[in-house]
Amino acid sequence: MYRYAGVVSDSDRTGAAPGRPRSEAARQAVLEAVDDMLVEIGYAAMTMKGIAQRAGVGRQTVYRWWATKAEILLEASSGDADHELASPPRADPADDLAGFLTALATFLTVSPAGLGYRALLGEAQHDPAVRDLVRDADLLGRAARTVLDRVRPHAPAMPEARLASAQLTGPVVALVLETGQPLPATMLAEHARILISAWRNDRPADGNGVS
Amino acid sequence: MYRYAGVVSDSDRTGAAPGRPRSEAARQAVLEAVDDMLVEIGYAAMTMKGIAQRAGVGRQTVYRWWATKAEILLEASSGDADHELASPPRADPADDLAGFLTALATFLTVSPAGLGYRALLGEAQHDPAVRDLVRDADLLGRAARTVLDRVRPHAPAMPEARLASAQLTGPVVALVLETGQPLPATMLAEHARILISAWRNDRPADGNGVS
DNA sequence: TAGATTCGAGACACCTTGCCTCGTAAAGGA
DNA sequence: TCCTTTACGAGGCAAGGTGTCTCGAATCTA
Repeated sequence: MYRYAGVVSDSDRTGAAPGRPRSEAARQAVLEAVDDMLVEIGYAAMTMKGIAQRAGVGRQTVYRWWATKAEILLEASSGDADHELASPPRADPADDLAGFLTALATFLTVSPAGLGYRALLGEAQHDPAVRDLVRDADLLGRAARTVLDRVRPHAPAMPEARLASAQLTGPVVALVLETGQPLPATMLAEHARILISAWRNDRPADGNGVS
Repeated sequence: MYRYAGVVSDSDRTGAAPGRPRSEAARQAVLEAVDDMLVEIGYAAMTMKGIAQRAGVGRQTVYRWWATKAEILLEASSGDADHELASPPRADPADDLAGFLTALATFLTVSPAGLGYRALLGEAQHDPAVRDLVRDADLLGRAARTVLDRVRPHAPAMPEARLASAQLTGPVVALVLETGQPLPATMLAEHARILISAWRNDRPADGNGVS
């Protein structure tokens, strides 16, 4: 069962495959077909059969390189994700976070790669293998960490990366998954402002608060 | 472990249905079968055919009352959700939030109803109809709002309910969806503490922060 | 009791899946 | 250059799910 891993770099391919692919054209055609079909007909209506037809490729060729729809989708999405989730640095930390959140919200609601990621995350709830795939790829986490590293100097109370990343992206991701709708820019900005306000001030929780 | 909670109220059914259900037994059998099968074989392996067999019911009977697997799942899960997500009030606001977050994490990773909700949220990424179903049910949002209302008096800077709810539950939901693993209690507690710290202090964002 | 409607059961056509086999075309090695 | 190797497109195949339809029987309502 030799096939490309998708997430793996090009150089990794040289190793195990008994026969190298004769043409990258077939692989590319499949990846492009998946990208297009995801937007046009949606994940549910997308079948291995349909993908092969749309790509002008034999069914067996698809099965040769990918075991499931999810694997194709991950390979088709992961490349674009890094690029689309990169937000330019801003001087003000809250603006920096807000910029990233805007890119994230656009990614999740507009971009084909983002639609692919959502479909993948959906499939991960049904199939443990896909869940591992998504967790290991960690598309959102890696992108978030880039921004968080920029902001950290201005936010002494920022928690460990895993929690900080979840606090930053979680609300946006969850809201989009639950509603499917884009989020208002003001809400994103306020979320960023509140997070920064919490991460700046390192006063530990005191026990009171009861009236 | 049977329940009758449907999102659809009893009275709703009177409208369109040409005849009321003769026995609730058939409906109950289906709901219980779905609950069991979700844990035993998972959502993906669950078929309408299998549900009917497991429930000892004709296939048409299933299709008569629910159009899709998702509808059955929502009805089977939503009843338990309210109960399982209810956390007892605590004197300290941070503890109150942490208690809710613990219940939420347990719900999402252990409870059959929580597994159902995750499967539903997954399906929502593939099927717009399910997305609307999940959004309208708003299981997590309603539960969160109960806690947030208790905490609000101690948190003058808490944002509007929608954002506050997302900030509270989003990180937990997203993390569970992406990894499938339970979250450490310390992380939940720290998340609660950080949120409270931000919501307590209503200092508006100042423009500085640049070194 | 009489009519209406749901019930379990199963047949049906249609579709997708994953594997298999063709004959063909294009790589790489000698 | 020739020849071996391997992927390639195409399509057949069994298995299984879907959603609709039809039956006779059970059961509720009037």
